Amino acid sequence: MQETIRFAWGTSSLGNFLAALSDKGIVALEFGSNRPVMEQALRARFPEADIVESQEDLSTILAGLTRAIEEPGFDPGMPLDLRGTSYEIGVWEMLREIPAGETTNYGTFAARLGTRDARDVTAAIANNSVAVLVPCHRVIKKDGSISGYRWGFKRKRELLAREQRRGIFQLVPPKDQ
DNA sequence: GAATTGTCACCAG
DNA sequence: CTGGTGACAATTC
Repeated sequence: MQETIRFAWGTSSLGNFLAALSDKGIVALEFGSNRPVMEQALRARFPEADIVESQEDLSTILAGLTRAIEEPGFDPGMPLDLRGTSYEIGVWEMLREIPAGETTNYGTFAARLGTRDARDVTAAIANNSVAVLVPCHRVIKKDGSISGYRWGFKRKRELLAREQRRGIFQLVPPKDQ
């Protein structure tokens, strides 16, 4: 059966983003500026689906998402439609339990999941296509340094800085690179 | 800091 | 089943 994916473009202080929703929930929230490329990627990801742009219909959703980006910790209360292997989904669900302003490292995360290796966690997280709402940016390396980020580690650093700015006073300033 | 190596579950083919 | 693969971690110049 043919499913429909609606998408729209949004802007935030972190850059432009693409939001995509199935009829079940959000399937993607990706940063990027090259719209044709991103749209194509979306179509490639859902080759069977009917991909339609509905900028107007999604305006409310866009507003909620934008706020979630600008105000870390704000939960727009939108359903997510996570697509991935069972392992990935498990990781993503756990990510969503990390409170704003806190960080974990891949190793601890792996331990909580069982005996799995830290690198499996990274693999799963890296496959997450819903930025911010699945706070993949709250996972950093064990030594405290910020590791890679799917949408550029500048964004990751900015997101972390904001979250920590709101609640936690002392904080190790991120190293400049 | 930067470069090097160990290591291992996951998943596509 | 097998092999390639890391958004790591620990160790070493």
